[in-house]
Amino acid sequence: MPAGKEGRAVPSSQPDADKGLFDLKRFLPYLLNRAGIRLATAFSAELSRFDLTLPMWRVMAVLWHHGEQRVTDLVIETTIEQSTLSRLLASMDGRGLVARQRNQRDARTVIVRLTPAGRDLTRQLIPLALRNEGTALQGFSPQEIDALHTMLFRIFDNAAELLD
Amino acid sequence: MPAGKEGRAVPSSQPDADKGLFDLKRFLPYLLNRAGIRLATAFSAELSRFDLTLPMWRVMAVLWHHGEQRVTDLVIETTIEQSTLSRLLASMDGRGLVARQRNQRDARTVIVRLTPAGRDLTRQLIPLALRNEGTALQGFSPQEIDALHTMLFRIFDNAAELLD
DNA sequence: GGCAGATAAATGCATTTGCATTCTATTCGG
DNA sequence: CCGAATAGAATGCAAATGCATTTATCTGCC
Repeated sequence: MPAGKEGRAVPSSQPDADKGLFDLKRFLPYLLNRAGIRLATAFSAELSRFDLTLPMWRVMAVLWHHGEQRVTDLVIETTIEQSTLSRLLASMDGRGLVARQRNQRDARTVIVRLTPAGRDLTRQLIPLALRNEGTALQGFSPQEIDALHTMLFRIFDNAAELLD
Repeated sequence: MPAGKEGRAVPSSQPDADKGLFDLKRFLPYLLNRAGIRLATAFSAELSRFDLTLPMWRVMAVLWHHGEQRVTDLVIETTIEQSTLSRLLASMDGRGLVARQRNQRDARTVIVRLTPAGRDLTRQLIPLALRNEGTALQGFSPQEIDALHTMLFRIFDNAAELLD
């Protein structure tokens, strides 16, 4: 390779025509992913001061909101894979954040709920979570926020048909 | 499930007052995350037929769009952690999808680019990616899509200040 | 020039993840 | 009712991940 070519910003091998097929800056999965990861990373850092991980917080937030749930319900609500969640719940149980209990009515299922300690911790975390969200939404009008919520719901619903 | 926990009577759940503090259904990080994960999961399934993972596709998409990049630039563009990306690039290099080359101007850095084979594969994948996006955005007007893009950019920018 | 400090990428290692499978319990068809 | 099929959760295991550190290079200052 000739000297002086290395490190140039744009390679000659990429015709402009190619690029036109696909504009990353207008590609929804990309925009969604990077916004989501950035928010997640920032909040993870805050959670680490409580010795918590983001998936733990997600479980706690869902249990706070919905009350006790079966593991399968939590899989759906948290978007965490089933085996991952099973182990996460075992560790959260070990730390006294949640309690697991076989369901009397259907002993295949396990009911998960926040312990009082878990609830207290969640109560502490909620203001931090809302502050994070507030920063992310700086400069948004209430109408914009509503519209955004609605669109994210629609995307979630639309994307359901992409699964199997 | 550890033995001895079944049937324990745990007083149930959630005073209504608690719930009011925090409405998950209007919590941006939650809505963002679940929409993103669902789209990602769906596209991962398509990619598996090409023996590719989603992070590989992200790298390919960024290189397609931006042309050759340093590893550090790819970290930023793909939101993939540096050590993870370093290993991912090694594996993509081994499979002939990308080429890595020490930068002549600054030998600390490594320039990454799509190989011709990587470019061909990317060209094949783009229509699939756009079809996925199209499904997710079914029923959206062009104005809504524009507004969504803009808001996701703003969130990404706003969230930057959360990362000290 | 030479060294202290900074920057880029790679690597060691423990943890997390996810697919495939297993184990237990329930439901359904005869 | 009984056995096969199904459903829910846990687990084995290999792969992916991320933090902390290392290795290599560069930059600025004297």
